[in-house]
Amino acid sequence: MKKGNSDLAELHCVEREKVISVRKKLKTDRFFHSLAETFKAMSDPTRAKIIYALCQENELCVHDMAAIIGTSNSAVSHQLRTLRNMKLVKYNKVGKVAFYSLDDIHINNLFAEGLRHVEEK
Amino acid sequence: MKKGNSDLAELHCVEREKVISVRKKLKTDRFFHSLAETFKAMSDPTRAKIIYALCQENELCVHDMAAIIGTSNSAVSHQLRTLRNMKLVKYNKVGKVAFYSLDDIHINNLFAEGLRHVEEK
DNA sequence: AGTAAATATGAACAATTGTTCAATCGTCGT
DNA sequence: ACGACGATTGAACAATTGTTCATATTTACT
Repeated sequence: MKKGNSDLAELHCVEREKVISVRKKLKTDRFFHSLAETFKAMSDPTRAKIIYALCQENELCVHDMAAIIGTSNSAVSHQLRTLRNMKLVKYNKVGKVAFYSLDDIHINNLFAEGLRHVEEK
Repeated sequence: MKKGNSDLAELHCVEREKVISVRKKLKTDRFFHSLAETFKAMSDPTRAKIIYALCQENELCVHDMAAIIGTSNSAVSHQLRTLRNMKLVKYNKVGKVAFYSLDDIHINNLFAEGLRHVEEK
């Protein structure tokens, strides 16, 4: 008995073919977890502002981001750590200043798509 | 004194021009809140699975979604309510069965962009 | 060495979240 | 009218979250 359709025999549903068809195309739990994490990275106003700012100027330091979005240094730093862990931003430190930028172009695309969605509502 | 640059005189930052430039392009708090909400809608594994399923078959009932993603009816229904409130899905009821579908094409695009991002990692 | 600035971090807190469980509602078939 | 089924809902719970505050850490300047 193969995993994934182990309970196919006793499958109880309304539209059988649909269920079986979608089930076949279903990704792993790990995949959906990653996917959700990616969206979650952008799901906080402060982080959204940070990403937006980095879309305008592709390098900004912590202090300036705080000045731009109007929150404390600490709050921004904490959120940047989150974004760093989720691989959405990278940084390089020059002296005592840490310059952050978006990690890759996919982030821009994804974020831009979100922007478009909200703008066209 | 206009709002938004009220404290421009005493603006303390590292790269002044950048800060002023990004500040000008900054959207409202309301906007960033909406933007974050949109991403948040997709930031849970169960909701991501629901949306994914609705991308494959554009109409599915609650019971079948539960069967597909392997959770309780109740959990799915709760999440569908969230998605409904956020205007990501719509539904029409036929008899006792509620068929859900994605609210508009933007959702597909946004979600697809997220998928691409995770797949190409 | 000593101070200030830029960032990072840990603890603590309230607030929000997602699931489960139980109860309920509405519609269909008998 | 009844029971079965699909769906919804509210309460409750643990878990996670984002900020603040205080405290490091690191580098630069004198």
